Amino acid sequence: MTTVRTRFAPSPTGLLHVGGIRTALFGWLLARQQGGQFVLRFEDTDKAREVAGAREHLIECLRTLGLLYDEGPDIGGPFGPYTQSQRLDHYQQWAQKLIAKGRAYADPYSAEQVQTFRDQARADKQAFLYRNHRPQQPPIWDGTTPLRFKSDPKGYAWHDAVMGDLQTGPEVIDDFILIKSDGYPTYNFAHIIDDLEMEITHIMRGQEFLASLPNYLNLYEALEIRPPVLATMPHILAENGNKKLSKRDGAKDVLDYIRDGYLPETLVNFIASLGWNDGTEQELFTVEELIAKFSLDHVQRSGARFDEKRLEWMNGAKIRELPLAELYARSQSYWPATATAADDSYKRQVLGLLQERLKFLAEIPQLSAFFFTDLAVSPELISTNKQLQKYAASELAGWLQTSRDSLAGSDFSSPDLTDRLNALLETTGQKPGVLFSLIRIATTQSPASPALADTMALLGKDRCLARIAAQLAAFATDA
RNA sequence: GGCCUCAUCGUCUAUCGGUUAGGACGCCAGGUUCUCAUCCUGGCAAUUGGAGUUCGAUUCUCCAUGAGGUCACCA
Repeated sequence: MTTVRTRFAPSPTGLLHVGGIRTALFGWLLARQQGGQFVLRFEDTDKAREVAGAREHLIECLRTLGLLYDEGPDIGGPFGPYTQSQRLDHYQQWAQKLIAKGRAYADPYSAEQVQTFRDQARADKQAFLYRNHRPQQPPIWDGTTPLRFKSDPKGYAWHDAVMGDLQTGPEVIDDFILIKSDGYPTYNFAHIIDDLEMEITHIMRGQEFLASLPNYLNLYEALEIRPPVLATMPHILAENGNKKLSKRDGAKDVLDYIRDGYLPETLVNFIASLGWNDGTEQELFTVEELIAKFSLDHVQRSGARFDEKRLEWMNGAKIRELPLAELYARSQSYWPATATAADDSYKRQVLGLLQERLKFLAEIPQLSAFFFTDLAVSPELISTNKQLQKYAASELAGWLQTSRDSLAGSDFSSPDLTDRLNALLETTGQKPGVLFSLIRIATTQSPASPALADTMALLGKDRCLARIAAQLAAFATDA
């Protein structure tokens, strides 16, 4: 019994978005579940498309989500190097083996000539097959032209761990390029060599590779190696349209979500449940549960749409599950500038009141503003309030004055405030909707807040009375 | 155009021949002596279409339709 070894093999050509990370997540889950290894490998064979900083970004995404790899470019491992551009000698060796076997040959055509063939095929409404133009007597390969695989066209029937049993005819098999004229291997060649040498047991990848799979099977045969378990993942579709989720369509990358205050465990849970379920009605999973329950045969075969609303809901649910101390520790970088002077104990209590209404941590500044600074009196809060807009300023001022007089005698503990607020309903003869809205607006200058007594208790007596005074002054000028 | 894949509420999904087709998000309504939110209750909402197999099809087969992928010296 061999140990399970999975890999995530991105090319450093851009930022990693949620669609791309799912392949990594599933590979990681499987490796962890089976007690195997998860490998990171950079497929940097296209130097033209390489984006500076992409490697660091990919590593940061994996680390942030907790998808720690056991072997990789920056940490090494027994099968290194883990960067394809540093493995050119490996590909060269295997290429020579294929040449020796008569299964690889130099491409004698110029790019323009090949393009002509391609255009012709298109004009004939046919799929382009290079092998239809396979040269009779190709020149010796000197490394300055592409090296092509000499395919052996035949039909295949194979099993995909996600898609099930698949089959194709010989018409999809072609002489693809193994090594480009710049000396770098193509993905098609390099990944097969690397997965073999790194002893990868399960290959997970997006369905865009499904069409080339028969070609890989053909190459596996030529190399006389047994293919790993193949698992094809459906695409994650963008919110609008049916296109594959991509950066161009405004898809946020993983770190964007982290910056907005989505918890890593939310992202992991959400991405896992986009296209996978355990067969039950469970929606929320801890990472440990995912590791225990994940299985390739429960991966959905159809594409899933990314639903931000659902992600928000899930993040809110995860935030509420967190112990306050843990949530507070994670909230550090989200507090508004006005909170820097506040002490930890106070901020922690504020967070306690906010916890049940946060959807993501970046909402903290907006929801907590009035806890840290005195907001200016806003007449619109009253004029747009359904309960209050029908009363004259003098009436409101009267009730607020009565309230102030009572509150001035309070110790501002939450229970005492509750008692006094309830008593004030009697004294003023107003409904809670009216009186409490009035006091809330006076003390917070915000349209919404946590429960009134709790909010006032935390704000403290001095601050609340001062704010009520400011509101009364505004009423006076108004009248 | 060739080849391949897919198809259940608006969205994510359960069902592996027999269910009043279930759950979740969102939405709507109500409740939790105030707002926003949480929580609770209820409501709206789906098996793409047509044949066939079967006592019985969401489920199996075929066709159609729709969607996606692929046909690069990109991965």
